[in-house]
Amino acid sequence: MIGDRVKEMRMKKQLSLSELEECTGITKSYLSNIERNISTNPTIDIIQKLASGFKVHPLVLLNWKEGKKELQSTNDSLEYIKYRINSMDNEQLRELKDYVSVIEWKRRKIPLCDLIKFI
Amino acid sequence: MIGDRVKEMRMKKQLSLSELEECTGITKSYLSNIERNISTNPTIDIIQKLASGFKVHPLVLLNWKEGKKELQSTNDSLEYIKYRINSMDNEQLRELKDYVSVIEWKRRKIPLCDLIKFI
DNA sequence: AAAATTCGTTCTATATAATGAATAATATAA
DNA sequence: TTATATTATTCATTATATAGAACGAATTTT
Repeated sequence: MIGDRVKEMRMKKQLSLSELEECTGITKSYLSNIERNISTNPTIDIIQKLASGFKVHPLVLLNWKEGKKELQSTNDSLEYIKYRINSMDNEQLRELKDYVSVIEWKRRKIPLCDLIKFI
Repeated sequence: MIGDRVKEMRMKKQLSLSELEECTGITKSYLSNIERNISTNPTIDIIQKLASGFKVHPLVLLNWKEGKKELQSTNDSLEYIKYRINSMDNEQLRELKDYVSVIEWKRRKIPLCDLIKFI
């Protein structure tokens, strides 16, 4: 439950609801509802504000890492990559890192209309 | 904008709004509003349903980049790779997996016969 | 001691997320 | 052509996320 994680992180940072309101821009009344699991389905905008206030990656709040395994159970690419990179030296890692960038760049650079043609 | 990514992914999979409605459980009218950027702030529940329907990690839809700068400043390739692969879809992971195999094959850490099995 | 802050909660109000049905638009088939 | 699906949009409605107070209970200050 996301409310439990929000409360735990706020406690660790020793913040009051008012202080968290100030650094996230979320009203303390709503923060209170989230922490008590009265509101359990916040929007992505709220998640971003929380992550920004706590200075953490949004995934820390969402705890979606487990779901990923199930979602990608159809292929073993991710597990294979994770397993193999642990035995790579720095030179190999640097080469792979560059290729990661290339893969993501390709995804952004190709216009939608051109993409559809080749699929 | 999240609507653009939803539409792009739906087009790539050649799905109609009705088909996407069926595999996500989200009504097509709302899907239409999302794709046209009329609704731009869905809840995390909707994000999870979309990710489940598309069979990708939710981060692919959200395109959140927080923490990127710190990862680059440390210049740690391994952390950078681990971070980036979490936001890749299956198609990208398969491509990256192949490149991992190639990198390792260059060093002969993987026998060619084993490499072929993975590609 | 009271008075003033600060705490978290509980109300009410509003914006909008999300649904369901009807509609228009476009394709497919008879 | 006419009819029948299937497309995506629009409209009306419900549900709920979120805001903006006000509230009593603890603290802190004077």
